Amino acid sequence: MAIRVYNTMSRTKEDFVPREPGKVAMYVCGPTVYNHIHVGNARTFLSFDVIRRYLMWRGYEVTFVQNITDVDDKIIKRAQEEGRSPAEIAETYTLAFRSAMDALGVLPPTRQPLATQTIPDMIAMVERLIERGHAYVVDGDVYFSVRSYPGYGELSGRDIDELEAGARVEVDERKQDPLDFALWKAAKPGEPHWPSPWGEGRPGWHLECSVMSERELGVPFDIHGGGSDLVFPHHENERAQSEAATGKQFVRYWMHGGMLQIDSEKMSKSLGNFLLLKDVLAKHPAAVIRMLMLQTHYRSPLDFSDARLDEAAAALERITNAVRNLQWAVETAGGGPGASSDARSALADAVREARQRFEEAMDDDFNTAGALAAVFELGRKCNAFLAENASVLAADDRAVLVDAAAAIRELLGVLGIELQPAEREAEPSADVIGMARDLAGYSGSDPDEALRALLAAREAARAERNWEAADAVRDALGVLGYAIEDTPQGPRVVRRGGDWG
RNA sequence: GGCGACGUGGCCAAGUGGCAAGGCAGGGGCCUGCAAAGCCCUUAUCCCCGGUUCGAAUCCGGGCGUCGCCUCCA
Repeated sequence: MAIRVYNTMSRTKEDFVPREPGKVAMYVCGPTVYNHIHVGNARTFLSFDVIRRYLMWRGYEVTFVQNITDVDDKIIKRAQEEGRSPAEIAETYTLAFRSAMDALGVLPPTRQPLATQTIPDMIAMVERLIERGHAYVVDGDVYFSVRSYPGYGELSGRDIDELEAGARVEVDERKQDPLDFALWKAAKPGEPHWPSPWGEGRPGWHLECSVMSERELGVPFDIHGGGSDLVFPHHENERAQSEAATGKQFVRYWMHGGMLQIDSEKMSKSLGNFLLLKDVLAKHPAAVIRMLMLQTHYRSPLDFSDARLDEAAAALERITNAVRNLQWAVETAGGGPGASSDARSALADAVREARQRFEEAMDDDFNTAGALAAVFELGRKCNAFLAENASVLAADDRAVLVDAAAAIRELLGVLGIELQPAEREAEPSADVIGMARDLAGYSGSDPDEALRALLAAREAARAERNWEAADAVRDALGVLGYAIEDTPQGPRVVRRGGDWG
């Protein structure tokens, strides 16, 4: 079965056929580095990270290019406000962007070109456009002539004449048409500038993506992504420039993500209702943020709130508990008569079904919500199997349990949701030594031993039905962030509210 | 004003013609010394009104509502 992709251009889902079998060339518009990115920006980057990961998982070799816009009006403005150079501002927020992406678990791009390092190619494209009659020079500025490109408006579904009728753009008498946009801007005093055939200046915003994507990937490349607010005018303009300059198709599949909202309104800098990604990451694990965002389809609007974050955390805990329960069963299996062969094969079937449902959902325009449902369903079936069979497991029941846990981890991994390895769950801290002295008469200095001593003391108390003493141990460990769970195979210790993800 | 998207249980959310996934929250039961984890059960006239069809959440028309783009914006 083919992967289906919703193409903004055709407004339908299409079979995904890359230009070269087995390889995918994709480009996602990166940030303008004048500030920290907010959670809305992050959602788009997260969506395309998952699309990329899924394509890789399906066996494609993916070349993923994302630009950094490091020259722009807003950077210049910010620099003037802070009394720093535009280059310093750009560098500061480029580094901040990379580290925030890394913290969110977004894979680094295959290549990440900077606008300022692509200036000669941009000048070359402007020259090409002038030669072909698609651009004109006015006082050191160069404008693209939208009327010269017949396909203008096709991507965003707009009609030039209607656009002009409703246009709120300030009329610039120097433009031949109000919709014409700047390819190259003459530098004002104090602004960054580069030499060009039209005088000192800097590139327009739309130009850089056209140039960097073509240089890194060639045209047409397979997927061009961004937020839905980039469809017009940014991507419309990119397409017009590139196709006018090359005479070739620019992009095979245009993909756009839905907006993140707060109280049903788009999160944006201008409304002031934004949360910085770094601030949210300081309070919530990346896995929780990813879980929240991936429970909604990438093209739908998504309301962001603390309540939603808490729900996502609970959902993630449910699935991590399922994996933990499986691992505990694997560790303690043995000695019993074993699960029935029916039960065992039913679980094996559940694993197979989950993989299949996951893939079907993701093949259908990257339906992460459906894919997650398949994982949750598998988690529930695993727990049900354990509820039924945990006390009778034999050593040869382990394989299917290991398979199930591996499947859950693998599938979540495709979504970039990493579960912490179980071994690291309950590394005891030095605090337990003192506690073991007080409550279990422990006299050594090894945290692991101390923890075992505490558990033994509690078990002894329980055997004597001395609930007060037993609960004292449990409560004391609870204060340190450990929870004791009694199972048919004995007590186990898990970390609560730890640093999952 | 123009263009577009969306409206599914208390909340969130999949699902584009054939008995309505999943998560969160609530209720009941089971397991447990008590817990925790978990299992089972439990809640839907799919915004409204028409139409097409043997059959519609799904297709068509109208209405109401929400959001986005049309200006920098992920």
